[in-house]
Amino acid sequence: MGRAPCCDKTKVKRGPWSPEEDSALKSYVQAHGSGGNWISLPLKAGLKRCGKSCRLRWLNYLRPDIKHGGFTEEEDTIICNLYKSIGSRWSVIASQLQGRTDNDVKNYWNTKLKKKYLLAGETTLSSLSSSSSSSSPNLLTQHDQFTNCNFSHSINVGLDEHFENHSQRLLVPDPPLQYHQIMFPSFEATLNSPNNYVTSSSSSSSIGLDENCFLLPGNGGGQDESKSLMAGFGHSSCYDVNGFFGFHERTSIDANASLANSVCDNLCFDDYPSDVKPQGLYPSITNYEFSSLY
DNA sequence: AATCGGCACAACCGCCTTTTT
DNA sequence: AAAAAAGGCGGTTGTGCCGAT
Repeated sequence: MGRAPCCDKTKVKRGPWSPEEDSALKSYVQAHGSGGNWISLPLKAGLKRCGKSCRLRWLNYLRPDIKHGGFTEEEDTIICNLYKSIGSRWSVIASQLQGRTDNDVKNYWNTKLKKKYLLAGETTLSSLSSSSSSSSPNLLTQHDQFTNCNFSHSINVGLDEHFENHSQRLLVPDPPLQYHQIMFPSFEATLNSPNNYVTSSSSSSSIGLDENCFLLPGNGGGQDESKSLMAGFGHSSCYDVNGFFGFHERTSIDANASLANSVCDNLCFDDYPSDVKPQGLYPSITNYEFSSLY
């Protein structure tokens, strides 16, 4: 027996939205918000629609600042490179594009970009990127056995559209490779801008997250350390959306404060005051510097 | 003018995850 | 801790438009 439907399909209207329905939904949400409950919203807004349908209509069409069509070359490149890296995680990809929805990106990919991607081939595609180093294969991905990882001896291979299932980690000989970028699967969170942070800390209140921060359990020394991506780095490691790396509290990183500081000077700290916090991308860090922390 | 096929995109479906009770 | 409810996501489908025949 399957899950019970969220609403009575026989009593709700389906199919294309009329201008009147759009207007009713838009004015209601703008006046009251979703109230954190889309299921009950249609009744309050006087709509004979399923709550999920309302949510989708708002998010994909009625929400302010949404762009439709007219994808730029730059957006094409971002989509292609992210697809290459993380596969069909449309919401993640869309979060990297201002004003784009996952549905839009998905449709655009399926109808246009896929062909372009297939025609161009991987070699051409990576050369399309304005920052081709960021799509280099030297990326680290999550792995069940990550807890005992020594960064200086690990490299990810097999990064493809199914990378989460197929990625492997191999041992490579010293000297450690220099990574241009270390990419973590911090894409689990909903991210709205390049300046957002994802933190693994166990409590958002305890580390003073602001509206640009998102909790990401299980990828750090915080919750569920057995599945931790960064176990051993203390309880407040955090990542930004582009995979660059920072820590929340430098004192928790390592007992060797001077070593930690030498590394952390190149990083962004979540507990920096907002007027000090760097904007945009943060400097690359090297594999060696990570391994030095152990 | 009518038909057909391809395309674009909105909307739905069902499953998984997260949150609430 | 468990169950239920709600949210979120990706795959798929339905429909209208448009150009070719």
